[in-house]
Amino acid sequence: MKKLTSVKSIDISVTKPFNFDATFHKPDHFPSSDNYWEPGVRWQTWCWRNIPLGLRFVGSIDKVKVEIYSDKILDGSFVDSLIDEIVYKFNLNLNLNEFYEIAKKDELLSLIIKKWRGLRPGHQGSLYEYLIIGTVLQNATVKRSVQMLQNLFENFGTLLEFDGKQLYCFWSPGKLDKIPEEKLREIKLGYRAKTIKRLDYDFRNDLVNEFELRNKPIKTQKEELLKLYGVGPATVGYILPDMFHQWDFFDHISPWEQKIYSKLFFDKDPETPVSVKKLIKFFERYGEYKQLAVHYIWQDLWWKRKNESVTWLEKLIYLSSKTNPNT
DNA sequence: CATCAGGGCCCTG
DNA sequence: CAGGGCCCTGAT
Repeated sequence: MKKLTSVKSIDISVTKPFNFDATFHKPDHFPSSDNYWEPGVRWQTWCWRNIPLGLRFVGSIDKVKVEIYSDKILDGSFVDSLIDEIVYKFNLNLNLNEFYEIAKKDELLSLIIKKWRGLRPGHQGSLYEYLIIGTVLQNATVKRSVQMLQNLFENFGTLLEFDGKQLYCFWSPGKLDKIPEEKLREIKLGYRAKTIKRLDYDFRNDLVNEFELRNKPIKTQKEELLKLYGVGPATVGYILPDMFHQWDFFDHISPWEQKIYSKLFFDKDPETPVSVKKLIKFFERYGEYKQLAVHYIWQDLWWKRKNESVTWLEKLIYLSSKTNPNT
């Protein structure tokens, strides 16, 4: 375990309106031991330029204070680049007004926006990290995904202690180079072991560059991602908005999401869901901001589940029967 | 006990 | 372009 004792505090201003909690906590994400959230605060490990850091974000109405914990003093340009990255990753410069203007005309969306004004999409991970997460999501239930990521952290991550929290930090690409595929199978990654080894190799050898891809057209981004072994349309469907902030696109709905949208928009039971094609067409009404619309609607549902519980949803998420004996 | 379906993707025919 | 196989886990 590594104790991080050096601290630097920075204020980041954020475009208004801003909702800290809805931006820095996504209730649809499975719990993972690299972060911890409570209202107003998020603790997050962050591997930046191969240096493991502990971050503590504290929110207010128009800014985020970030405390950067490290094991040695960080130089100014390093900190500046990190702050830029935080702003990018959490969309802290996003102008939401145009989207809100369009959404006004939509009954459902305008109600949701009233509730979640200032919510931004966003994900803290690097593309490499996101792909690892995407891989452990494949063909697995939530519980199994959680287990796989935890096993990876315990074997290859760095446990950090900062601000009284102990959280795992991701490793850098190349870490798995000397690890035999068999070892990854032992920690229950199954056939995904091969995928993860190959992703690690590709990123280590700079065959993918997250920062260059950021500025490429969506078509290129899609093509480059699909070239990677183990990456298909479902993973790309999450990466384009979460990593590259592409809002004008929505072309994939996985089976469990299909069931949820069918219930939400057409009040159809999971046994007889609305076709994916029809659902995608439904979201066309939100134009160039359809991905923001999807995000708002989706997050609203998951916050509801967190705060009030949504009975029909539980069955679809596969949590109720085993882990919660009351339902 | 055995069988089966997952929050996909690759590979083959 | 359809469909089998892949890892593991828990439901049936």
